[in-house]
Amino acid sequence: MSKCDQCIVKQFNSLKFLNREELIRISGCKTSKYIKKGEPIFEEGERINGVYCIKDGICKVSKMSENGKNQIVNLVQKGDLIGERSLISDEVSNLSAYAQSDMEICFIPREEILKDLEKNPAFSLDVLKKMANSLKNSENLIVDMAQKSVKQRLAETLLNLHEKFGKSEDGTINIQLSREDISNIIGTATESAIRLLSTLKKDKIITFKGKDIEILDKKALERIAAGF
Amino acid sequence: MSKCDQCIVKQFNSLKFLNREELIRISGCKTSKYIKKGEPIFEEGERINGVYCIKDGICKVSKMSENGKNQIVNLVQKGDLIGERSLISDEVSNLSAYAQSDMEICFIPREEILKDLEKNPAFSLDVLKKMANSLKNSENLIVDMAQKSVKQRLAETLLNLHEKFGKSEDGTINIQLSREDISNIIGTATESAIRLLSTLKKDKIITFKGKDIEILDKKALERIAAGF
DNA sequence: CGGTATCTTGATTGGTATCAACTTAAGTGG
DNA sequence: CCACTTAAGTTGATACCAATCAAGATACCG
Repeated sequence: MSKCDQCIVKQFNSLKFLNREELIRISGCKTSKYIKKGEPIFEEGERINGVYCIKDGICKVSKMSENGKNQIVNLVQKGDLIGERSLISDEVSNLSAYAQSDMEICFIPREEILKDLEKNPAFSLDVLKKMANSLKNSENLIVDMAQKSVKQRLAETLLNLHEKFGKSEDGTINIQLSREDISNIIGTATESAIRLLSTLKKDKIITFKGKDIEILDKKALERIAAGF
Repeated sequence: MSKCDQCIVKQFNSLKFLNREELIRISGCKTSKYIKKGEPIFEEGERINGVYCIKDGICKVSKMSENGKNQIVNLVQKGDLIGERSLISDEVSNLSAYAQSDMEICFIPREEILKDLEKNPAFSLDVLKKMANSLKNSENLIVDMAQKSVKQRLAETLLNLHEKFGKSEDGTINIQLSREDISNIIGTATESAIRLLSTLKKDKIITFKGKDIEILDKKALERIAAGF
């Protein structure tokens, strides 16, 4: 089993503020898991009892609305931690996490993280900073959801995905999402998202390669996202 | 000037985790302010350089969307802290705060709070918990905004306001909000909110006393909020 | 008492959801 | 490898919800 203190992935999250000794302790009690595409890491209402550090792959973090529709609130990737929120509030998870690609993750039990939160101020301050940043993003998303049209949100989502996941050699956005996934991000019916995607394609603002999407005219998308 | 260590208000927020010595230090550098209804405490893009502790009154925390519409993301009252997020991320504020009633607030400068965040783990852990809770609320709000109809959101908002601010002697919800404010909470046009309120009144689910709203049939509101 | 902000209702338009039919792609097992 | 099954994607038609525009009513304030 690999050692946390040698793990490159931790450079991208708060764990980098732990010292060598703390990392070795965590190494001793962490467990590694491989999750297949589509499978859950955890689900709403589940008690997580720790945090997951994503070593490889992408996962979608979502929540079921009372209407029975799924809303994706975040997409997380290599280096990110998930499950911190529930751990800190000591509550069951209010969110679900499903593997969007095959994944490799490490599970670190609750007590170990709490120990470090209490004793290592640099670590807990960084966790706090990350949380503050998540909060800012969420607040922005609330405003977008409440005030922007589906078309604006789609344009913005495409830009965000491009920003976050980059593009692969063929120029397409480097994440595999179904039309339904995209709808669940922008919070709309699948058919609506499909229809808007096809008009964007007609206007040569985007194009499809297989099911992947390539952005042809970024400026145009930005204009649409801002409301023409 | 009043002393923080004797202030009752701090019982409701993270400041209660500071010890007597820390509170006396903060007392020495805090400043008290009175804000009139409608006036800003701070605005989007402003550098806040500290946190505000609300001693009395209610304030609305809002954000302007690119469409030029205002979205209220939170209503905070006596005992709450505002401005923590920007302080922790060391960024200008992404939100504005306007007094919804006459207010009395205390301003505590950035450096003092940071000192305590670094040295008092109980304090910083509680700040972290509060932030985690805000994040959960925001995530829930995203889902509601994305998936629920305006009618559902209105019903839910009325229930939330009733829950949070209670009712005054005449039975009405104990917060003064204009129709426009309500619209800015649920993210809709003012006329739409007005229309829906009037149908709720016709159905004897709510009633108006002046501009204040009284909930007559809570169960019915809950059914509407859940989608009939 | 006029003037202004807020509230209310009506008519119209447009954006999205929904329902239904069909096409294409992706397995799966004989 | 083909026939079958199922999932995913696409397009059209329709209905409904909510935004917008317009006009009037009511409350508020100097």
